[in-house]
Amino acid sequence: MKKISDSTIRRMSKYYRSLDQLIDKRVETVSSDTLAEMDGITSAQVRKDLSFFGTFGKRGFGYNTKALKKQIENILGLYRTWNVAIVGAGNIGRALTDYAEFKKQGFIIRLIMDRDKSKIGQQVRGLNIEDFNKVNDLVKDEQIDIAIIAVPADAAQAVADKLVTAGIKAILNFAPRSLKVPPDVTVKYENMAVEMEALSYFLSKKK
Amino acid sequence: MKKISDSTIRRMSKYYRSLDQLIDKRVETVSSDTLAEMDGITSAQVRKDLSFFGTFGKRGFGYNTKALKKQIENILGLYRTWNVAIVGAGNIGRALTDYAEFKKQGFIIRLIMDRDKSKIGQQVRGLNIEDFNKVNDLVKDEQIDIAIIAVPADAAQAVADKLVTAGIKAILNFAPRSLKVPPDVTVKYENMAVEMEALSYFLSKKK
DNA sequence: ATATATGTGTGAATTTTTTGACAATGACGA
DNA sequence: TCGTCATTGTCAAAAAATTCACACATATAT
Ligand SMILES: NC(=O)c1ccc[n+]([C@@H]2O[C@H](COP(=O)([O-])OP(=O)(O)OC[C@H]3O[C@@H](n4cnc5c(N)ncnc54)[C@H](O)[C@@H]3O)[C@@H](O)[C@H]2O)c1
Ligand SMILES: NC(=O)c1ccc[n+]([C@@H]2O[C@H](COP(=O)([O-])OP(=O)(O)OC[C@H]3O[C@@H](n4cnc5c(N)ncnc54)[C@H](O)[C@@H]3O)[C@@H](O)[C@H]2O)c1
Repeated sequence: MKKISDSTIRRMSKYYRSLDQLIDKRVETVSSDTLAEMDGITSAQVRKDLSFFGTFGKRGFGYNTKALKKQIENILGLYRTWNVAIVGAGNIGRALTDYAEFKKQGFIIRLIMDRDKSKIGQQVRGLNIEDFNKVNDLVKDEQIDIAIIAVPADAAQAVADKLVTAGIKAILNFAPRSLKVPPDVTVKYENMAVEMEALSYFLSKKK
Repeated sequence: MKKISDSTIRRMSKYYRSLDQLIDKRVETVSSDTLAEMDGITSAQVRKDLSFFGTFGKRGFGYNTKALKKQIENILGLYRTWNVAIVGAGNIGRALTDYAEFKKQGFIIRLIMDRDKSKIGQQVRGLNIEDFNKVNDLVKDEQIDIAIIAVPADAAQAVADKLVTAGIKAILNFAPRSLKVPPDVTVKYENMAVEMEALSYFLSKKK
């Protein structure tokens, strides 16, 4: 299969959510134009993105919302559930554990770990905070697919290394630090500081 | 000034954080190679990015870490503080209010608003939760520069509209929904679902 | 002083991404 | 059944982003 760009995947994920919205409103058919409108891009982009994976529309008609949603579900692997572990039971770690939407999307938080003795054993939304030292066993027992790093930046690389050793292949990192991982492991970033600073740039520029 | 791409700005923000790390370790000089290494990109990219804004290095020598940090500070507008308002005193809104790092970076949370009567008046880290209906006055009184949207997706566009009316020009949106705003307003997104689904795609592809 | 080594700054080349344009197709009404 | 209309799928063009590659500036050693 040809390599699909990251931007295309991101947009697929957005189409998926837009389709959900439409289906909620009982809309049965949608054009690339409408989909583009909803996501603030061009219709050519929508059609191009979809064309990497197949032909899902009918000419002169558009796309069936439910059918297209199902297709994207297959493409993105959302037809199944994924087991998620959170490392770091601080502010962000707890907020995420509490995030119900998450489960609805098929990402099930099975495990939350910390290294702080005073936190281990406490409950967060029915989950026991576990000892991160036992990460190898825990990841295996709970069959974790995806790990979320929510520890301070200084600890992030060390945590990532241990997750990789434990066999994790997919990481979402909330700490504002680039991680080095082997090529068969993917890391995505959620870096708020970057977005805030982009806003700062924008605001100072216009003066 | 020539239009600078968003990706360049994002990377500038990363260089800024990497420089911080180096300065912490008492490193006085850094090459584009090292900086690139730290952020997982190429050295040509680093030099190219910086070249959009000026010439900050010495040939054969590299960049002075402190001087370059200061330069980026000026470029991104981080030499000053920005007043931030949060809309939505739920899980994410509260976690953000509690996020100390934020203030250290010059983003000062002055205001947290909600529309839920039972929440208005409660305290979050010394801040009163205010009535979002009073957004116009509040934004003016507190001289808010940046608003963070942390309400359910369905409410996000309506909230954005009101923020725009109140004079806000920069928004960070945590709700998984594209926002329509006038051209003089910037919106950045923090969309976790997109990142998680990209990981899902990656995991299902390799099987 | 001079030579040498290092690493920047930058046009040019390359690659990637986005946009444009339109022939082809299917729905639908007469 | 045929004609009209809407909208896809895709090839080609344009634009944007990244990488290459090297002349040149500067630090340092001798
Ligand atoms: N709180 C926010 O709103 C927010 C927003 C954006 C980014 N972040 C980032 O997310 C990360 C976590 O932020 P937070 O506010 O939740 O921090 P926090 O201090 O509240 O929590 C961090 C947790 O990680 C644990 N920890 C530290 N080192 C560890 C290790 N080596 N192994 C296992 N656990 C360890 C700590 O015991 C603590 O419970 C930080 O990198 C922060 O920059 C936070
Ligand atoms: N919690 C998370 O970890 C998380 C992660 C990623 C994204 N998000 C997104 O962030 C947003 C907020 O999530 P949350 O978990 O904090 O939700 P939440 O339900 O805990 O909080 C939402 C808050 O917004 C308020 N609100 C609703 N409509 C409003 C309106 N029109 N005006 C003003 N206030 C209004 C509610 O009263 C509530 O206090 C959602 O869009 C969610 O998808 C949350």
